[in-house]
Amino acid sequence: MPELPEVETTCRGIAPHLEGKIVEKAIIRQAKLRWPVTRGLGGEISGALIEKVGRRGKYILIETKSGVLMMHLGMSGSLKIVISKQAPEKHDHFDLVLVGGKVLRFTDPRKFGSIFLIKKEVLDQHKLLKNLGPEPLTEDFNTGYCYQLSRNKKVTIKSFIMNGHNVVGVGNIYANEALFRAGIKPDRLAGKISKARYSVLVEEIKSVLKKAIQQGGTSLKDFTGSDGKPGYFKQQLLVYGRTGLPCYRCGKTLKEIRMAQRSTVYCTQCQK
DNA sequence: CAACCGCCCTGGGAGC
DNA sequence: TGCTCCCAGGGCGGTT
Repeated sequence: MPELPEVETTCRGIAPHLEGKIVEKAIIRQAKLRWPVTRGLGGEISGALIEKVGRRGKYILIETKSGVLMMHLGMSGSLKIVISKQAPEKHDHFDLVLVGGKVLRFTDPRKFGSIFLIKKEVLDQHKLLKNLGPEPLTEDFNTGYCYQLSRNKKVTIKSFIMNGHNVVGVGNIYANEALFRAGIKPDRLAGKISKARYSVLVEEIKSVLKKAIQQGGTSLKDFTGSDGKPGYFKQQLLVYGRTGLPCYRCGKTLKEIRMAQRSTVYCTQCQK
């Protein structure tokens, strides 16, 4: 499940293969993703020069003069660079074929991902982007911002940090991890958490995301071909997936609860 | 408007 | 061994 570190790793991995290259065509094999992939997208982007690969939250942005190809990996999506003669497999739903023989291939078994082509001038106004909160690794995401925004909010702190309108890129795994590291119980109300505690939480969110990106970076050199998986899974997780196991900090058995249909693991002793 | 819930989907693991 | 069931979850969009 791609979270921000995996999306960032993906961007860094594919960028050198894309930037400065010309798009030959796009191939849509499965248009039925999270939203229908626009038929004709292939024609619109043919011949375009790829100027930059970036991201906004978990949306990957491949910028060309003809428009911005915006991709979201959903739950199970991934991107890799292959050579054009390599036959697509079952869940390879989309190819961006480049002049010169390389292909950016989009794979997504669960089809929760999405692909759009958007005119550059209206990108910021796109409904999926315009209401997104700040990037967690920028200074815009800070203690004062969180504290002010959370006042009078009647949601749990876990929901608060997972809501992309408040801050982008914090998914279930890293929400669990950051709250553990900050010593905050996941079901505490966001509106009642002190400024001092937000200060700790903000730093832990930044810290855990940075570490994960660094680990993801270990496989960047081999991003083409089948070794395209970032090192994300090797990330040492302190609570996520460790229900029933002893807390690394105090030894107490970690507890799991459900919050908004998401598994939430925490230590009843270390998190208050 | 804020908060919540349903839904999109399929691989994989548990249970029988 | 093979079938069925259930779960994982990002995040939009509709409902309350």
